[in-house]
Amino acid sequence: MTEQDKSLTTSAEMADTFGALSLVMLDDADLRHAWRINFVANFFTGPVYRNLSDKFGITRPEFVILYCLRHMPGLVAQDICRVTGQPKNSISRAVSDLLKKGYVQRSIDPADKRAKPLTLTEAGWTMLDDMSPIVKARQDAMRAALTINEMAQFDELIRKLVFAMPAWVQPD
Amino acid sequence: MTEQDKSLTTSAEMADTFGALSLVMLDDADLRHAWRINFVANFFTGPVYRNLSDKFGITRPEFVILYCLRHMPGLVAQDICRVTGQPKNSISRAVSDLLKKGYVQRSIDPADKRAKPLTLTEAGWTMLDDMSPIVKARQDAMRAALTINEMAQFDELIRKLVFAMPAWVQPD
DNA sequence: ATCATAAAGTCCCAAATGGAACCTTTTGTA
DNA sequence: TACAAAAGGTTCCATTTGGGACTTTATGAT
Repeated sequence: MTEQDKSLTTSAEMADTFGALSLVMLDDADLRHAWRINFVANFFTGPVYRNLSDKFGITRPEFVILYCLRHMPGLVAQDICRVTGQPKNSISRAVSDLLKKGYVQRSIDPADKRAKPLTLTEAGWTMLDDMSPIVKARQDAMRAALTINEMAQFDELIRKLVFAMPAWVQPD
Repeated sequence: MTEQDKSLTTSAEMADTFGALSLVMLDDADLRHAWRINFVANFFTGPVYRNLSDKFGITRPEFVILYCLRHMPGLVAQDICRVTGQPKNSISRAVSDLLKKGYVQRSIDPADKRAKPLTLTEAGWTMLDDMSPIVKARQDAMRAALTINEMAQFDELIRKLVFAMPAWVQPD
């Protein structure tokens, strides 16, 4: 524990948890940035969704839909496809599962009869309120490695990456 | 373009590409950190793997295996499971596909006859050399949003998140 | 006004995925 | 030296996933 934050583990602990390979990969000369981001994202989302599935019987796409609807009631399926990058048949299926389970409601937009705006039901809101703390706890556990200042820095930098996405996501 | 880097897009462009919803989600009070990391990771890996699949007929787990073997020849399947978090049957299947396609070779560890060390074949190295620039180009496109200094900062911060993983990944 | 084109959603079906049981070899313990 | 437990891999099979065709409604150009 020299200048490192006390929540940081040693290389030995990394090797112990993820194998010696992890240390080599994470220091890869060419692709370490991409690898690190994906490494963190993988081991964050995997356990979270497994957890939500066990406790609430909700799949990953289902959770994402509920979470989207919390932010913007009245969304249509296509809006969710765009923000998640998921194909529309997956979203369609997850929506109808959520309808069956009674967590969302669907209507028809009178102005465009193709579109079917979605909203959370009472049960949907309630379950989401139960799920959010679980996800947040895990996010906070992840962020515990950073100080308040570092967190703010990280936040700003990843925001920049995000806002540059229209420039780098499109082209195949 | 006030104080922002010129490679950053506007909110309008974000909304145009990912929908108005994206702006709301990315500013979520509770879960924005987790959401942003996953948002970036999703839209990075999705297109990359689709690309590799189109151009080389290689799936995501197959690429990951090749990439691991480049860093540490002689790995066994289990090593790859640990560093990727993938179940062992998925890796097993991908390995045997790679064997069929002639991109990896397999032997048997004389010291432990259960273990089957893997190495890249000549064809495996060659293909990996062709694939790497594609992934790197996309990584660099992503990083173009950051200055050299910001990149170094980001690198350091995400390294901290990674090295704290043994503390936050395990439970559940 | 008509008709080609596109967009929102759904459905079908083939391919990918992952849990669990299984085989073989190793390890640790009595 | 047995022998239960564990570890590396594979196989089986049920579930999930996503491309592509299809239906319905909207848009835009003649």
